[in-house]
Parts: sequence; C-alpha cells; structure tokens
Amino acid sequence: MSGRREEILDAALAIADEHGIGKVSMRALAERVGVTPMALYRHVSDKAELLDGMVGRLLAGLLPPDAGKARAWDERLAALGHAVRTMARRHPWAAQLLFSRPAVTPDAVRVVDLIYIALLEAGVPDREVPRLERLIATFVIGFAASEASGRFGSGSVDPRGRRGLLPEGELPGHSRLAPWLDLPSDLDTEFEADLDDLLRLIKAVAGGQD
Amino acid sequence: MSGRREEILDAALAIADEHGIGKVSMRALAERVGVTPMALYRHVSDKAELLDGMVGRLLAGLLPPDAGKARAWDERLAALGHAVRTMARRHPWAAQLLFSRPAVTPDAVRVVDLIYIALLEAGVPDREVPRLERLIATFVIGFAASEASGRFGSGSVDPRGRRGLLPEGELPGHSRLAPWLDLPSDLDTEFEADLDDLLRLIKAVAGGQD
DNA sequence: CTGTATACGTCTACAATGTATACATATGAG
DNA sequence: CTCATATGTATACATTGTAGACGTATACAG
Repeated sequence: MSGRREEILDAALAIADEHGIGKVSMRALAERVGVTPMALYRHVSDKAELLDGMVGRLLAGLLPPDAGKARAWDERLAALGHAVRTMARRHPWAAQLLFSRPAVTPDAVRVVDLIYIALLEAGVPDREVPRLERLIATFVIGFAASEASGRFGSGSVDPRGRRGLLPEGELPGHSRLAPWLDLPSDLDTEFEADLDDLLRLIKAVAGGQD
Repeated sequence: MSGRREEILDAALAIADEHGIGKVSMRALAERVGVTPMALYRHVSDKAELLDGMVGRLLAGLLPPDAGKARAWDERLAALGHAVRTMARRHPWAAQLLFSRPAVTPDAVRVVDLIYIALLEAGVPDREVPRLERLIATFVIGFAASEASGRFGSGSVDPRGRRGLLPEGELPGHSRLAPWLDLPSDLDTEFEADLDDLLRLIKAVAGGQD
C-alpha cells in the first residue's frame, strides 16, 4: 500500500540513531529521503505522527525476542524487561517518547497483552492485573528513560561533588552511605536486582489471595 | 544577590502553569517580565538552564510537607510519594523534565537524602539503599509523568476501542480481563496500592538480610 | 484517444523559535 | 571624575514546522 511511509520511517530512525532525535527535522529527513520537505506531508500528517510512527516501529521490534515462549512466566517478563532496556540503549531517544503518549498502537497493545498473560499465569488476581502491568511497565520504561537521559548521573557528576554542594552534616544519609555511593554504578546488575524484586512483589500479590 | 533571577523563574512557572510548558518561550517570558528577550540571558545562560531552574523550584517545594518528621519511615516515604504526585498534577509539565537531567541541584540531593534515611531506618542494608532509592524514585516519577502525559489513557481512548484494533482472539489477556478493563480507572487508589506494594518490597529487602 | 482521478512531488512563503553580537545606561566605589 | 559591574536594548541570523498553490505521472472510465 504505502511503502513510501515505511521508507520515511526508516530514514527517520536512521537519523535519530546516528545524530540524536534532535536532528530529526522535516528538512533533514526530506534530504535523506531525497525529496522536498513538504513531500513528507503526503505520508505523514504531522511531525507528531512521525514520532508516533517511530516508536511504533520500536514496539514492534519488542515482540520477536519473546518468540521462545515455552519458558515460565517470570522468565518471559524478565526477558521483556531486558528487551525494553536494550531497545532504549540502542535508541536513547525512544524512552522519553514512550512516556508521552498512551500505548494504543496495535503493537503496544500486544506487548501489554503479553504482560497480562504472564501476570495471570503467575496467579495474580484478575482485579490486580492491570494495576501491576502499569506498575511494572512504568518502572521499566522509567529506568530506561533515566538511563538514556542521564538522570542516573553515570559519571559526569561524581558523588563527591554532589555531596560538596551542601554544608557538612546536612546530608546524613549521603555521608553514611559514602563508601557505596563512591563506587562506580553498575546499572546492568542493578536492573537485574530490580527485576528480581519486582518478580518477588508479583509473587507476593499472587500468593496473598488466590 | 540576584532577586531578578527568582522573578524570572516566577514568571516562567506562571506561564507554564497557565498555558503549558510549550508556551514558555524566551520572548513570551521576556514580555511577561517586562523586558527584551535578550535581557533574560543576563540571569540565565540557556533555555535549558531556565528549565532546570524551574524544576529546582518545584523540588524545593517538596521538602516542607515532610516537616512533621516524627512519623515512621514508611509514612514519611508515602508522604513524599504523594507530594511528588501532587506536584505533578499541579504542574503537568514538570514530570517529564524530572527524567531529563540528573538530580544534582541542592534541593534534589536533599530529597534523595530523605529517602536514604528512611530506607536506612527501615533496616535496608547499606549496600542496597542507593539502588532502592533509584527504584522508588523512578517509579514515582514515572507514574507522575505517565499520568500527566496521558500515557495511562485516562478515558479518551476507551478499552473497548483499544481491543477493537486487533482481530478477535489475538489478545487473550485483554478479553479475559475485559470486565476490569472497562471500569473507570481510579488512579488515586491505584497509586495508594502501588505505594503499599513498594513499602512491602522494602520491608522484604530489609528483613531478608539484616 | 480523451478525460479525469489519484498519488506524489516542488516552490514559495510565513511565523515562531533560540541566541550571537554590539551598543547603551545606571549605579556605586575608589 | 573614573571606571567597573549590573542590567537592558536593538538588530540580525539560522533553524524550525507547515500552509497554500501548482505541477506531473500513472491508471482507469468513457
């Protein structure tokens, strides 16, 4: 039908990956596709719709990794979590966008359904499933977004500097935790531990009342 | 020292609250302050720094509600969570920004320290405190951002329509949960339940190894 | 072949944005 | 008076999204 639109989304994704989402302008995109800026509007009504199309592409890419579906529910959830994080590392611009619009594209709904099924399989009461889905998704996307945007302050601002901002004694928590805060943060194992905790939380909700 | 800067931030906050963050342009801001656009650059080096200053203001407003500090650690954490969510509802533009830069302003660090202390008081092992702080903050900010941006799809897109996007049987989870999905979502009690679950998670981590 | 609909693209133009550069003024200290 | 510091102005530029009018090429109806 409209192979041209896919071509445009491809180009937009390429620009975003190579030079950041900020460089995705209608002009730059048009040049990459080889047309005039205004030609893009035949295939995309808005720049907003363009961005929506881009995240749609990424969400679609979230499904395949879960193909080996023979595993247990907790492994499937963990795999999905890792897939989201991997996606966000490959496309650092994406995580922010995931927070900006409701997940109503077909692919997004499919992902949500996977989570629903896993939670049901875990024994979570029906009533609690939608809530827990939102809780988990919110955390995972939030983690990915934080990582991508630098909210976790990877290293540009070291903890010592952070503590120096305030007079001695004003940050008792920070001083007590100083030895741990000075360690280089390993977000890989941290995310792993977070997923473990969340899975435990799910089991608690499931075990508590079924 | 520079009361003018505070005046500018006040005006920026007012514009954002009244007409949305999108209407906060250097020109609009300058007009509101009563000066030329370029005059703003004497007090703010960037537009980015302006935005940082704005979120700084909000973070500062997060502290006072926690004044009655006689309460237990779990009540203090819950109060902080509610304060964040309340802030995000009053300033819907803010939550997104919280994800975009590391929390390195003095006020932000103070908030983090409050969480550290609560977690330590809960009995969380020192080593795990920074991780749990990030976990909780990530979820709470993520929830607020989702709510503010419409990611939780308050009602404009009803679940029936969402399910209609895909052929029957492709969404087993959604069909099974239909009765619950059709209910109007009550984010107030949902957030409450989420906080409860997270506090339980903290107690589990604390109890498991101290 | 002719007429026409549909898909695709171009050209021009506009308003809005952030901000660099250069120039003013006002105030207070020495 | 002199001069530094804080503050503001005027002008200008590049970049952005996109509206509006116009062109062309392929396909199908008569």
